[in-house]
Amino acid sequence: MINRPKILKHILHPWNVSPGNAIEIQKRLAGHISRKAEPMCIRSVGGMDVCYREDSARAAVVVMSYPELDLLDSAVVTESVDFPYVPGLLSFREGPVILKAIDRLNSVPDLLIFDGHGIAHPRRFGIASHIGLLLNIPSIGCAKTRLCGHHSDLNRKQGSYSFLADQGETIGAVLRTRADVKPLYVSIGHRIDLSVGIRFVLTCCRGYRLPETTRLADRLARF
DNA sequence: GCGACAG
DNA sequence: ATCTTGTCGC
Repeated sequence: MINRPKILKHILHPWNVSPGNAIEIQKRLAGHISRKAEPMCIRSVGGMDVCYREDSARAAVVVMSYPELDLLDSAVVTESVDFPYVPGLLSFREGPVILKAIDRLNSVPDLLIFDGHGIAHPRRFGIASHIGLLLNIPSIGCAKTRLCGHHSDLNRKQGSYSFLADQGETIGAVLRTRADVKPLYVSIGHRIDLSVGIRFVLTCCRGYRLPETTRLADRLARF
C-alpha cells in the first residue's frame, strides 16, 4: 500500500532564490500556519536529519510506530547543495533534499519531528513549519539551540520546561527532555499546539536528550 | 555601531 | 553542520 505525501501545489515555490526573496516567501507562507491542535490519532511519527560533506547533503528520514517507536520505514537521499547556511533560512538549504527523501517513503507519518525550529523563528516560519505546511502534515520543531526569544531558567528535572517568548508572544518552550542535560527548544511546526507537541516530544525521547526519530535519522544520514 | 545567529 | 585537540566518564 503506497501512500505518498502530496505537496500543496498552490503554495509551492522555487527554492533556488536569493536570501531576500526567501525572506519574502517566508513572510507570505507564515500566514498559512495553523497553531491549533486537531482531533487526530497519531500512530506513526517521522523524523529527519541532514549531514554534509563538501558540496553534498544527505537527508535521512525515518518513520516509527507510535508510541512503540519501532522502525516502520526509512529513506536516504544524497545530492549537491547550493543554498548556504543562513540563520533564519535553514529550510531553503535543507528543504529540497528532505522533501526528496520523504517522497521515497512508502507510508506517510502522521506527525513529523524536525531537527530545527517551528514558529520559534524571527518570522515564525522555521523549517518545521515550512515543510509541515508544504506537505500538510502536523509537525513539531525540535532544536538543540536557540534562534530567537528568551526564557527564564528551568529546573534540572526531566519534564520541566519554561516558555520561550519573543516580541511579546509565546513562540515555544524550552524543555528538559532528560535530567541535568541541556534542554531542547520545542515549538509548533504546523497543525498542532504547544502542549500537545511537548507531550509528543517527551514520549519520543526514551530517556535521551533527543527524540528517537532524530537519533536514528542522524545515524542513517551520517557520511 | 554592536551583538546574536536553527543546521 | 564539519573540523579538530584534549579531557572525562562508563
